[in-house]
Amino acid sequence: MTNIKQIATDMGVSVATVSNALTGKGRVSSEMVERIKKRANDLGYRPSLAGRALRSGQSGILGLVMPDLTNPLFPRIAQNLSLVADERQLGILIADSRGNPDEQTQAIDRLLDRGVDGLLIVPQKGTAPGLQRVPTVIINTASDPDNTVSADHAGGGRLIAQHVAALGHNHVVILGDDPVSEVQRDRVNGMRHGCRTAANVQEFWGEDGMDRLIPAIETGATAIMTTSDLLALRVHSHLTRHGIVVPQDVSLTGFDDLPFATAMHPMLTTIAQDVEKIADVAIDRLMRAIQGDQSPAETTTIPMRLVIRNSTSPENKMTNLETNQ
Amino acid sequence: MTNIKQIATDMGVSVATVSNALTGKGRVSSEMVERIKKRANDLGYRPSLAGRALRSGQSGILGLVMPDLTNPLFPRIAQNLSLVADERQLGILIADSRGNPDEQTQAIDRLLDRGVDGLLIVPQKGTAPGLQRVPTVIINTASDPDNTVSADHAGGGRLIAQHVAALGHNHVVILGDDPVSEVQRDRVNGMRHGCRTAANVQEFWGEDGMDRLIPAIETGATAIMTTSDLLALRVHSHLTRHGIVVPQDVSLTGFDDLPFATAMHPMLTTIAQDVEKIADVAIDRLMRAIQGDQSPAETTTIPMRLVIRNSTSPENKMTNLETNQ
DNA sequence: GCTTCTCGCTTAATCGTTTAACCAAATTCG
DNA sequence: CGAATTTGGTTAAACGATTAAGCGAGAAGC
Repeated sequence: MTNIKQIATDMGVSVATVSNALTGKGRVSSEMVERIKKRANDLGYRPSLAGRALRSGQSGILGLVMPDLTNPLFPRIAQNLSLVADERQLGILIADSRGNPDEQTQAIDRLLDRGVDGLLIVPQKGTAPGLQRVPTVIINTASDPDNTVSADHAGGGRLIAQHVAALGHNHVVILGDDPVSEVQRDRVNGMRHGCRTAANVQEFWGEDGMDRLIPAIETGATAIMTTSDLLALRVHSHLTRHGIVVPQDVSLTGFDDLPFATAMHPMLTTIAQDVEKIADVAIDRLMRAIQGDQSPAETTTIPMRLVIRNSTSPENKMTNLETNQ
Repeated sequence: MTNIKQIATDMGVSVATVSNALTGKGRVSSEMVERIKKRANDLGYRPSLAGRALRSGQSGILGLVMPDLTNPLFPRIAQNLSLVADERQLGILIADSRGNPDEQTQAIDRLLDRGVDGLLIVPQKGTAPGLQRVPTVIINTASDPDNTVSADHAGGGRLIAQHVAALGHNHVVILGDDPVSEVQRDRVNGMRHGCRTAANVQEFWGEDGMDRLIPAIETGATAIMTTSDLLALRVHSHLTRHGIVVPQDVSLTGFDDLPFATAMHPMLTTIAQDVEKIADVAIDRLMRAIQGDQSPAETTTIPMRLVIRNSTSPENKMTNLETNQ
C-alpha cells in the first residue's frame, strides 16, 4: 500500500505538501498540485481511512439499526440508504436488532463503539431508543415524537380508505397485525379518517381478528383493508379457503407494495412508500447534524402513493354475499 | 471520551502498562491488572477502534457485497452474517450492487478503500468477481469454481423432485427464471436427477416458459417445480386465472421458503436453506484466511431441507385434467 | 531603501493505540 | 556471595493522515 510519505520522498517534497495538494487545502502552487495528483494516481494511492479517522475524529461511517431484516420492507430502505451514502462517500455499518428491544440497545452500543459518525435507526415497534451521543435520525412514523423522517402512514391509510369508499363500500373492516406498532396504528387511524362518515367500520387486530373476518362478511362487510401486504396475502388465503373470491365477493387491500403484490391473483391494490426520498432526506438530515447544524428537531413526512390493481372493485349489491343469502 | 492516556495519568502509571493490562499482553502484576480494569470500567473507557486499526493494520470490519437486497433471500443471509460477526466483535459494512455487474466491482472497490479486513461476496448472477487483495469468501453455488460455501442447490433440487416423484407424478415440468443464474441451473439440474428415470420431464425458462405451462398441463403434466417461491406464487396466480387448482389438478413447488410461503393457499411445499450454518461457515473461513491460514481453497456445501406443505399431493388419475377431458 | 506582505513550502505536533526494547529491583541459583 | 534470571514496570517509536505555525525569498508599498 502506497502512503503519503512514499509519494513525498518520491517527489522530494514534504508530506504536508502532498496532503495539502491532495485535499486542496493549504498553499501549494497549482503546478505542484497537478504533479502530485498525477503521481498519486499513477501509484494507485488510496488514503488510509484509519489514519484520517484518528486525526479528524470522524470515521465517515454511519450506523444503521434495523428492527428485523427479515421484513421485506427494511432491506428496501437499507438499499436506498446505501445508495445515497455511496454518493456521499460514506460507509454504512448494519446492525440487526432481530425483533428484540434489548438487542436494539446492544446494537446501538456496538455501532457507537465502532466510532460511527451518526446513527440511522428504524426503531423496534413500541420502543424509543432515546438520545444518543452521536447525531441520530429516527425513521418511524409521524406520531413518534422522536421521528425525523418517515412515510405518511396515516395519509396512506386515508388514501386507500378513500379509494375503497369511492368504490361504494359502506361496510368495511380494517385489519391490523399488532397494535403495539405505532406505524400500524397510524395506518389504521388514517384508514378510519378516510372512510365516509356514514360507513360502518369495524377494526380487528391480530390472529383473533382473522377469525372475525368471515362473520363480518356474513353480516355485510364488502371490503377488507389490511396494514401490510403479507397480512393481505394471508387474508386472501383465508377467504379462498372459505370460498370467498376477491374482488368479486369482497375487496382487499394491502400496504407497502412488496414484490409479491404483483405475483398474486388478483394483483393487490396497495400503498407504496417513496423509499428513495425517505433515504435521501434521512441521510441529508443526518449529515447536516453531523456537520454541526443546530436547527431544531423537525419531522418530515413523505407522501405515500396509492397503487390500484385488481383486488378492489366497486361494491355490487347483486354479487355480494349478504344479499345472495 | 476517555482514552488510555487519561487512565494512565489518573492511576500514575504509563500508558503501556494500561494497554498491557487491558489486552492481557506484556507483564503486569495481576493486582495492577485488576485495578486498571476496574478503573477503566468505571470511567466507561472504550478503546478507539481508529487508533487500534491504524496501529495494527486491521480494521475489524468485513465487507458484504450483495447482488440485490430486494430479493428476500439475501437479507436473511445478511442477518445471519451480522449475527455471527457480532459474536466475534466484527463490524459489517454493506454494499448493494443493485443487480448491476459494474456496480459490483465499484462496491468492492469502495469497501476495499475503507480498509475492510475481508470480503463476503454473493456474486451477481453470471459474474465472477475474481481475486481481491484481501481474503475473500464467495457465497454462490457448488458449480462455481470460486465458491467457498453455499447451500446444496442441486441437492435441494433432487430432494424436491424425489418428493414429487414419490407422489406418483410421471409428467412434470421444471420452470426456471433465468438460465444465466448458476444457482438456478444447479437447482434445475438437481431436479432432473431427482425425477424417476422413466418420467416425462419438460424444462422451461422465463416468461416464455410461463406461457407454455397451460399447454403442458393439457398434454398431461401433473406437477410444476419452480426455482423460487416468488415464481411459484406467480405460477399459482396464472393457474388460478385458468381455473386450475393447486394441488388437486397440479402439484406446485417453490424454493427458498420465503416468509409468504406459509401465507399462500395452499401453503407452499418448498426447500429451505440453512442460512445460519452458511453464515457460520462463511465467517469462520474468512477469519481463518485473515489470520493467515494458508489451507487451500475448498468449497463447502450445506444440505438443504425439504419443507412439505399442501401445494403438493399424490397424483390421482381421476382428478387430473387430462383424464377429465 | 526599508518595512510589510504574500507565496510556497517545511517542521513538527497530534489523534489513540500497540509493542519492541530497555531498566531497576527483587529473586533464584550454583 | 556474586552472577544470572525473573518480575513489573517505563520509554519511545510507530501506524498514516491533518494542520497550525514557522520561515526564507521575492514582490509590493511608501
